Amino acid sequence: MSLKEELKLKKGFDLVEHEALLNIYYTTTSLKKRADGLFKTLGLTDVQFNVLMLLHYQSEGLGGLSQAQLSEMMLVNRANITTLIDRMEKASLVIRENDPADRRTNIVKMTAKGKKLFAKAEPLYAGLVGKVMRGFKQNELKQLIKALEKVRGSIN
Amino acid sequence: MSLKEELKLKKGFDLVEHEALLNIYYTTTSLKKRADGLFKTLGLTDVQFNVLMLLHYQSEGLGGLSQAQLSEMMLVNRANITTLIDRMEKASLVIRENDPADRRTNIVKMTAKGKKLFAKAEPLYAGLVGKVMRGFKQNELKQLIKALEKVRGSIN
DNA sequence: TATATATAGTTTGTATATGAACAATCAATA
DNA sequence: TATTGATTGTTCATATACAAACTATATATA
Repeated sequence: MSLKEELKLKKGFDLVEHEALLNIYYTTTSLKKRADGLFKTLGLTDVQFNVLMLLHYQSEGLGGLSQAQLSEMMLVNRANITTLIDRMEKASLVIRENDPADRRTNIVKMTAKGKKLFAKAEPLYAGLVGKVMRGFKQNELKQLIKALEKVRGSIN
Repeated sequence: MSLKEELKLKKGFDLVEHEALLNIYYTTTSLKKRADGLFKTLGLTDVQFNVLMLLHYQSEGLGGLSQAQLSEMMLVNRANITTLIDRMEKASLVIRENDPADRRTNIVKMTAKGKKLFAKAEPLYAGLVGKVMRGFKQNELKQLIKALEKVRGSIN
């Protein structure tokens, strides 16, 4: 029995609204756990995969991304990026290079090992995305996206 | 620029499907941060609020929930509940009591302080739920729930 | 009853995440 | 140019989360 199934709210707020919120939360939790499980055989976490994906698809000009850019793209605190990149650098998946244009900035780049690992991990992720989204028609997906964006737009 | 806006995938998987997944993830992240911010003035985290909510609405018979029940309801690891309840017990929000029927089990109950805090926190959460869901009609909400359940159902 | 198996909670090690305080550097402006 | 303010990354303290290994019980079954 999940929280959603268990929670019989008696007052305070609308049950269906609350259920919708819980569903968003639980879907994310489940997706993250599944992704984490898939990458585990590669010694990679889902968060680290996200970093590699961003470096792979978003590197421009300098061939990498600054920690500030990663922080912004991943919606996480700068301090978190420091320790995340520390671990990935220790595992030789990425390196920090100096930005010649700004001495405050680190440019994070994939190593050959990181690239190789990403090439193995990406099909696993693609498989998950395909499997999960298979049941949706294109317009249903767009509707889902729109609904979630609407939720996000009214949070603050 | 968010990951969603930035990521221009060139191959490997369908962009709209990927975007839908990212939206689920980012919506949860944003909701959690907002809830956390709301509860901060009360010295409460969103996870701790969830515990109090479950204890308030789900306590039956013994007047509390076992750590195993909390673990199952919150979809988190048992080990996580140990440290979570440690902190909440230290803050005098809950107490652990022995289950007379099973000596392995702890029954977690709210203290008077925990109940008082929950009474203050619940309206904040209700306000967030209402605000976020205001823009949806009842059938739209049900559609959103259904779509997310469908996603969850096809993860494994 | 004796043994095997399952369950409840804890501990340990590791990963992720935040906010606050800080040093170095950059940018704006007076 | 000198000062002020903003940005980048790090460190620290704290919270959340998992898996694996462990102890103490409970339950099933031989």
